[in-house]
Amino acid sequence: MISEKQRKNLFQLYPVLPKVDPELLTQALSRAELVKFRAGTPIFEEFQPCNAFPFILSGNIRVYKQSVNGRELSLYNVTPGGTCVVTAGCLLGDEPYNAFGSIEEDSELVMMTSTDFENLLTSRVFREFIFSLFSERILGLMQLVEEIAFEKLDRRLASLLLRKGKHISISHQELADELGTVREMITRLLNSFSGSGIIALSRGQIEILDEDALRSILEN
Amino acid sequence: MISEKQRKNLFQLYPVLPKVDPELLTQALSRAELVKFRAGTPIFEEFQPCNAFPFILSGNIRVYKQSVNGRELSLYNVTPGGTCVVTAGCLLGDEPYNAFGSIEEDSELVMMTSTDFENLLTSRVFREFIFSLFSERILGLMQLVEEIAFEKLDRRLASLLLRKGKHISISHQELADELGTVREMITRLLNSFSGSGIIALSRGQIEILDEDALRSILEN
DNA sequence: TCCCCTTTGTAACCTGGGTCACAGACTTAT
DNA sequence: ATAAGTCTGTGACCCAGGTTACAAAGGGGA
Repeated sequence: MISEKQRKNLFQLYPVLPKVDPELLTQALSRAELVKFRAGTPIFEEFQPCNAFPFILSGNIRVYKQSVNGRELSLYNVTPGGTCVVTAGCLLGDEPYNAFGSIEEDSELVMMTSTDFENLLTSRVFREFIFSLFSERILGLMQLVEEIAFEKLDRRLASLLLRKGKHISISHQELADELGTVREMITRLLNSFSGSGIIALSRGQIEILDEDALRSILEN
Repeated sequence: MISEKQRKNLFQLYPVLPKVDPELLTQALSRAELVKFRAGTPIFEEFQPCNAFPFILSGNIRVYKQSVNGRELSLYNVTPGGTCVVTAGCLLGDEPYNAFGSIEEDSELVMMTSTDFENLLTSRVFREFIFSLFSERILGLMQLVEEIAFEKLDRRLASLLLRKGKHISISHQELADELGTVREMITRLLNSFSGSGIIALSRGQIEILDEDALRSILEN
């Protein structure tokens, strides 16, 4: 059961929810629970069966793959208002997870039981909402495949930095884990960028000095 | 308008169709057209808007990405009974294609207009059908990302050969295009496999002699 | 049969990026 | 202030896989 305040918050972030059949909704929410997680907490693993569906009130879930030698590669992030498409896919296909998920920033999730989630799907608006997220995710994953297969690391890194804004708090290892590479490569590339005056580096911090130069790396 | 025979064929391959609201269905099918394509025909391109949705009666559509230097990489194939998830994603998200599609084997498609497709989605069973295909595709793409990022080419090739059966009619270039690599790499790897007696090669043909050995490459 | 086109074989070479093995520099807890 | 842990910097090395540039088969049509 969640509080009235949390419910309001939820409705604001997921405006589709108040539009579903009120009976279904009341049922589903009555069994839902608010759970808080601290950054770094793993929340699901490959091959593990899914049994709950999260709505994100705050924070951020990172969904990623892991290689045998410990490298990681982000598939996508789930932010407030979004949903974890792997979870939905697993629930609908009744398959175990095929990726890892962990909390990136301290997060508050409303966990809904899988049966309640499936019940919600009988509502038209809710289904459409999930559909649009699926479409988005499929296009995103196709894009990711292309980047990994065809783009060189410097361009991928440049594009990642641009997406993260001018003021970035992150370690080299975390950048590596996002791109599926190793820390040393990131250090090297960042130093080469900083050598050309494109960025300024300090421990755990990256400052973008010349956004245009960074963008021009993308065009080769 | 499609013939009665085609309609029967369609219903057999897509048993969900006769279950949708008959009014919607009749409307949609009355405007649908059967189109035949010969192998090799391109049917959509990156950045092109979507305007029709295909059901596959026979044949096979290959959906792939292309790199600037002409390399290709298959994302997935659409077979009879399946649907082109990019197309659905593009229609629903109202975005242009972000991949290429071409006919791999001579095919017969029933093309439905995009508005009719969207109307069909108001039907519960049809939406669920599309949902399950979406889920499947998302999981498949996530798997693909992992393979490209973390697996070496010999394993990826071995796994591809195993998926294609004992008797394969295909050129080295086509295998390369499926895996996102170049012809020479495939030739090299195939020759090394054939050197160990795992496969037998002839022009346009690959015969798997030792399936177990091939499988053991997957485990390293 | 001859010609042309497609497919395959191969060798030399290059390069991006991963691996290893450190050494410093910063931070934070004690 | 010291110690311990976390980040960052770096150089040497290695290797998978892409590039280039041919040669030579095989096969099909005229």
